[in-house]
Order: sequence, then C-alpha cells, then structure tokens
Amino acid sequence: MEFPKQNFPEWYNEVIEKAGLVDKRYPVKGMHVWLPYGWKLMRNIDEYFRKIFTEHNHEEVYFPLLVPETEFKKEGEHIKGFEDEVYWVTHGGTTPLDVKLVLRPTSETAMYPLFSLWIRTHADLPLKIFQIVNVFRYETKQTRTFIRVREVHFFESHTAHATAEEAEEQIRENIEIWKKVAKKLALPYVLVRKADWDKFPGAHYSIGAETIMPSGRTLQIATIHQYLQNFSKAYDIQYLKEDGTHDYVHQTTFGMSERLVGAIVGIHGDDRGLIIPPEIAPIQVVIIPIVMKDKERILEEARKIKGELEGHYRVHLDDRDNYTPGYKFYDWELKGVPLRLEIGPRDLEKGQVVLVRRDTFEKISVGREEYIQKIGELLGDIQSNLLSRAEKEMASRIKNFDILEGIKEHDGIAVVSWCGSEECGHKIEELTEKKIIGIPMEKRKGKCVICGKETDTLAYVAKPY
RNA sequence: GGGGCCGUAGGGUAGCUUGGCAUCCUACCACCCUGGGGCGGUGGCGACCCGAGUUCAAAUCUCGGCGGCCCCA
Repeated sequence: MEFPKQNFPEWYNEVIEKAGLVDKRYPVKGMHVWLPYGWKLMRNIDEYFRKIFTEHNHEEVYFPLLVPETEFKKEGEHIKGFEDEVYWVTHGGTTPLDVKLVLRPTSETAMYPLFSLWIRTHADLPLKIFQIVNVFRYETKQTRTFIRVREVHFFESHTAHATAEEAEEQIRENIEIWKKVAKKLALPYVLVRKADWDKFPGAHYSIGAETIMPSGRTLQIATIHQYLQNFSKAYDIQYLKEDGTHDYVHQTTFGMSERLVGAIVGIHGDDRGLIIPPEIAPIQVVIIPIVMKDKERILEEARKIKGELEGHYRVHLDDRDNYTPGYKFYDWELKGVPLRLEIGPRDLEKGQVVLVRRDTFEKISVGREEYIQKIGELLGDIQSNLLSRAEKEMASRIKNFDILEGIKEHDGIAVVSWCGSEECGHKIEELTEKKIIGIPMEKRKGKCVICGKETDTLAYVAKPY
C-alpha cells in the first residue's frame, strides 16, 4: 500500500483496486467492474440476505429492469424525488417509443401495478417479497466506488399488510433483521428516523442505519420505510376485508446495497489493506507453505491440511511457485483474509502449524490434533474483535453539543437538542454547514439549540456521503 | 451547485513552459538463481484518452467530447 489509511480518500481508492474487489477503469462514469474476489464478497453478503429473509418468510422474485413512464409517474412525491436522476429509454432501435421507459432506480413502480393484480382478499396478505438486482441512478454528484455509483447492486424487500399495526410490526421485524445483518458484517451503526424533508420520496416515514467512515463522514447503509397507504392508493392495491368492504394495503420496504462493502472496506481496513470479517470473507484461511529443500513433502502436507479444513472453512492454498512466502504474506494481508496458516519444515517436525491473525498479527503455534477447532475459535474471536473495536471507534466519534460552536469541526456525529421544527432544522444545517442525518430513538430533555424551546427530541448532525 | 488538478505501456511516472529519436520503476514473458516478512541476475514484450484545428512536424499549442481525482456548498 502506498497510502496510509489516515489519508482516507486515496487509501480507499487504492485498496479496493489492489485487493481485487473492482476494476474502476470501465469507461462509463459511476460504473465499475466487479472482480472475482470482490464479487464473491458481495455474493456472500447476498447469500446471507437470502437466508435471513427466507427465515423471516419473504420470497425471492425478479421484476423487469424497465418501467413504463405511465406507471413510474403515478405516485407524485416519488416521481418528484427521482425524475432528475433516472435513465430514460426513449428508442427501440431507431424508432422513438410511444411510452418511454425508465431503468428502475428502485422497484416500487415496477412492482406495485402487479401487487394490485395479485392482492384480492385478506387471505393474500401479508405479502412479503424481495429481490437482489441492479438499479440505476444518474448521480450528478461526484461518484465514489460502492458509496455513490450509477449502477447499484441492490437488495430490496417489499411487504404489504392489511392494517397499519401489522405494517408497524413489520418495521420492528425489519429492524431485528438489520441487527443480524450488521452483526454478520461486523458493522457498527446508529438507527435514526429521517427528518420529514429527508425521508424517502413517497414514504410516510423513513428509518436509516448510519455508520461513520474514517473520514468522519456518515454513511447510510440500510433504509427501512413505512409507506402506509401512500403507494397503495396511487397504484390501487386494495383487498377485500372479512366484513365485505375494501381497503388499501399498508406497505413497507427495506433496502441495502453495495454500500455495505464500502463500509466494510473503510471501517475495518488498516495500513496494510482490507480486513474482511470472517463470517463473509471469500477466503477465511489461506495456507502458505514454506517450501525449502523438502518442497514436495511440505506441499503434500499443505494439500492434506487443505483437505482437512475444506469441510469446515472457506480455505485457499497458495501454492504459487514464483513467489516467496514474504510476498504472499503481504498479498493476502492486502486482500484481508482473516487468518493465515503457515506450514514449514520446522512445523512438520513438531507436528504443528502456525496461525497468524489479520486483525492483531498475533502468531499462534498449534498442534495438528487440535488446529481445526482452534481455527474456528480464532475466526469467531476475530469476528467479535472487529465488531467491538469498530463500535468503540464509532462511539468515540459521537459527541454531545449544547451549542452550535464546534460542530462544524467535529469529525463524526454531533448530538444536539432540537425542537423538531423544519425551520430550526434548516438553521442548524446552515450554521453548522452539515446535515441533520436523522433523529435518534433516544430521548433527552433539553432546549432547542436554535429557538431555546423545551424539547426531548435530539438531532444527529454530521456530514453525510 | 461551485472551484481546482489531471488523462503517456497492465500499474506508477519523466518529457509539455520553449512543438522534432518518449524516460525510469514495477508488472508480465523466457532462462538462471532462490524460498520462515515484498530475493537477485540477464534478455525480452508493451504506451502518448477520443475527435477537430494550427503546423513541414503535435504527447507538447487551441477548441470540443469522454473519463478520473480532490476541495468547498
């Protein structure tokens, strides 16, 4: 690595390419190529989404990429929020289309016309589906790999319920799912309710999971939205109740994206490169044979070890002949493999292997009779260590402020009392030159930093990506 | 939204002011030598973002396009 992590923007750009996550040279702005190693990481995350949402009674579907303009424009707030940043398909070949098509920026407008056909009676509810697809947004701001891109690898779940209470219950369930996801990825976060002017276009309210990157900027890594009947009225999604009357369904969504990879890179990495949490690492253990005179004997032993570990862990044997062990150490550290296993002549003699942790660089010699189990313990320990040290780091960047002074310079989240009015909210944003990224669940008595009114509402003020 | 910097082999660069043979490092290929923290040697392959203009001549100057990076709002 050429850049230290302190130099975050440069470090970030360097590590994602050198570690083999993406190739940014694709000649369209805001779009990059996923390389095998990076794609495997993304796919491991996707697989977890499939598992956890299936356990929570969601079913996977796939809707088309193109949405007709007529459907896209049905919900007023939604279209206002997105019309400036969608890609339009205007021609079929050389023939102009009668009805233009948009590349989905998210799939509400693709799905809900079909929801209207699928949902007839209360027996059809709740409906819970998800899909993992690419969405397109014509970002006008500076693009950043994983963090702000024009083609986004996206997860979205959509639910429909009979009552507002059931939709609220779904929001609570989504939060529980998010907690599991965050643990799996070892990501620290805070949950906030978005300010009214900042909620998802068309939503009744929005909840965001926000984390803090090393630059001090916050990154929204998951969003949960309560729509109530805002979309069902626009798309005429009605069901027949037991009493014979009709009502519109109540809807929620949950979205996550490749930003999670950006967060993992930024939050866990160090001066030597990536550190990938064991739970989702493409390779959990890399075996490096230290081959000297006994080349064949050691390689044979390394292959045997690989065979022994394969049923338990995701393991890779680096038997490249043209590189020295030292080179391989640096290489796999850059790629963030959580655990390295060295096997050389000395170990062979003693019937042991050497294990080296990526998070602490601790070296552990362990006998062959117990090493399989020890690896499991170490991987678990690395996972929890990554999370706890990231949580500590994040907590140190969240600071209370009684006055506006100092907030501008604070690298992280400033917590202030706020009366909740849009007027005072915008003043806070203007004076601090930052944004209210949301309202924490936590309440505390105080006086609004702008108008001085008594309040128990707090605001998180930060510079978001 | 505003400002600035930039585009030369796979990657990183020199050359650009003052137009004329494109520099070095790395990677890659071949052979030799090696191996518990980025081995070394010899030889080789490989580039001026795209388009238009000025000119005898453009990496270099002018204009446009595409793309990248940083900072500020």
